[in-house]
Amino acid sequence: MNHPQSFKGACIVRVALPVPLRRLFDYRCAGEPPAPGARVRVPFGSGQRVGLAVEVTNSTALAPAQLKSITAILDESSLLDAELLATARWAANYWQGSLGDALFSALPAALRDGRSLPGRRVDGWQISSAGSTALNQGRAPRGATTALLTALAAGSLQADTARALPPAQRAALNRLRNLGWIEPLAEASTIDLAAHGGPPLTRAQQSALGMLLGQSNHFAVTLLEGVTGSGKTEVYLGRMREVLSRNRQVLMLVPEIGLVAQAAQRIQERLGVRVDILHSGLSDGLRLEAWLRARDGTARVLLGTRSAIFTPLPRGGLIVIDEEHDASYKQQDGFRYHARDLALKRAQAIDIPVLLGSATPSLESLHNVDRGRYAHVRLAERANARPPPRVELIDLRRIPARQGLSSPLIEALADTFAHGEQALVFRNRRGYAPVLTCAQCGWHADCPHCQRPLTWHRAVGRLECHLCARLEPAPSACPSCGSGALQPQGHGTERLEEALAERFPSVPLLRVDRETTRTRAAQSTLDVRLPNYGPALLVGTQMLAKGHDLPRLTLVAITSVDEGLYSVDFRAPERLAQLVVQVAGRAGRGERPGRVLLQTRHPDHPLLSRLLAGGYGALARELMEERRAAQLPPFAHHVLLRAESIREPSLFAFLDAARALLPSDTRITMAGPMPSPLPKRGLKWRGQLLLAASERGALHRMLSPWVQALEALPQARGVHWSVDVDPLDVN
DNA sequence: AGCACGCCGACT
DNA sequence: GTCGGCGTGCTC
Repeated sequence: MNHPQSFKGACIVRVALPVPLRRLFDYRCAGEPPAPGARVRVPFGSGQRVGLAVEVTNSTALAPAQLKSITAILDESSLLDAELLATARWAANYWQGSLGDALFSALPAALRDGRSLPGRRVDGWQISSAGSTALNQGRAPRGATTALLTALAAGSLQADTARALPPAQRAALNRLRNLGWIEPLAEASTIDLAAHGGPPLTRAQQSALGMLLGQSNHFAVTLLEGVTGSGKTEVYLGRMREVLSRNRQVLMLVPEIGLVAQAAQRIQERLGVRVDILHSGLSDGLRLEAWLRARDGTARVLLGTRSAIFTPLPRGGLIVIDEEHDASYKQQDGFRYHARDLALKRAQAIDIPVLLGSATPSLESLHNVDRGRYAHVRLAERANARPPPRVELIDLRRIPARQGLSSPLIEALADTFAHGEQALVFRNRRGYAPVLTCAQCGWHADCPHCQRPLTWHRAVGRLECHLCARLEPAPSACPSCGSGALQPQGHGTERLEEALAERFPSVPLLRVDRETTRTRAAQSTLDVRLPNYGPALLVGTQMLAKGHDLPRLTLVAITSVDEGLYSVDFRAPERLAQLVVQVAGRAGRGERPGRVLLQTRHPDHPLLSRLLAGGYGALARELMEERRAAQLPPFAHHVLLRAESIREPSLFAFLDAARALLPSDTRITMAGPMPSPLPKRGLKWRGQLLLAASERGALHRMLSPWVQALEALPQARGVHWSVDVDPLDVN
């Protein structure tokens, strides 16, 4: 029993801490060492922190005097299973984050501060498949254990019965639990997988579902490309029903919190199964509950946003990523992981299928289809057999707009309301006006730090910088010449709301943007009241583009698409096309056909003409060829080093030093150091260095050593920097 | 990321 | 005379 290497006092525990430092911290451990994956409390800096034990060894590079001892071991066994531990390690390495950040992303907030793991109240016990196998093969030990296992094979054991068992049998139950031969009782009583209403599947849906059900249950990726309104959700539900019937768990991600409730309700109603929800808007207690239910296999369907990709799936059967193209799956600060890409890795590790759904798939996913890595299943028609919404351009060069609204647009709105229908006016700019100028002297309100125009928020009487969030009172007269001739230029949602309310005083109007949705009221009005309401007008930003199902909405107007047409970002055309198609897809989801109006000063722009002529699919093909020709993602892989500093020279000294540290490798090309597209934000100057390679391996092999070296760079003091692997934007 | 230490402005 | 501003340096 006594292994010579396990004598007391010799062990060193390597601990991952939730700090953005890409290294582990070694601690001495006097007694029994913690299990890898267990939490430990350790002295760190001036205080105590909770970390995760990663490894127990007997050597360290540190001098004995530098070592401190673990204060306490907080868990008897690992909080995370082997799959999640390995996945977190992979993720930290791939996205160049700290292992501590990655591992702590996989823990619910309630467990990050050292509170004890609550014992899960289990309804009862049932035999597991491993237990059945053991029993059939006669591998179970003689005596009470086998007797109990045999009894469990015949029928499950309720928790209150288990508690009343004599001690010998309770010990047998514990042995069986530790062997994994029994598992918590699935909530079979609450599951009713028979179809619950719902529309009959269209032929396209049937055939898509048939293809999915025909796949093996092993790792495979399928891109489900369905035009908006084609009923992708029905296909998800059909696929999920089959997985649930095999007593496996489903994890489904949606891009944002606002879409969770609708999805949960639909799954619950249609599959008759409880849906456990995980997102950052929930209380720590509720998230912990869902996480625990996922971890012990009780939860059947897990639904959440980006962070839910770290949910344990001991009985995982399927991962669904809805709206897979959506940029919110990429974390934009701190640990910059991509939930869709991590989903693929997890599914591979668990060996289960992944379903990626979108009306406007990312070029990355389409490229994987082209390379034969993903299966491609299409839903080309709307489920209600209605024609797709008619898209028309309004040429603002010929047809003048008043208050940002052309007369054909106003007429279309009036016509919509006259039919008792609803309309959506989309504008991707909040506030009253994006620019405020003086008609006398030409002065314009700029952010003194960012050197960009301030947005006028008229109702609150303030100027706001949308880059650095700086606020200042709006002047009533020109600060330069004193004249009262200040004029707003351009139109934000606030100004459109004003103009539309004036033009249509009797139509209920709801503005939806970050300002108005600070209260939850607007969101719930949108999802709960509006669907069954009469004529109504929605005015808003991006927030309106996603998901909402408003059957009485028949007109969508985008007041200008022009900003997206001439952006320096190579992904801007893809994003603009996705946005237009998604917003347009809000129209005509009910009985009446939809209509979409786009105002533009560039009606002949090739992006618009291609999109109108061939739809998203055809445009995506052309964008793909442009990316191939220019050797841009998905035909190349990017890593972006971003840096900012109050002192501009320090910034470029750092970036130059970072560039000099790169090994010379002809397969890697570099752009920069250069100023960021927005070179100043607040008090800080921003710059970047872009690395590109056509072969991912070449780039990733040098990445870890390079980032390690950056951490030690003397030029890094006074500079904030971050590494973004597969960046989604170059700002 | 925290958090302490460390030197320069407006308060009892 | 102090309270406190955030610059920079470190965390096993």
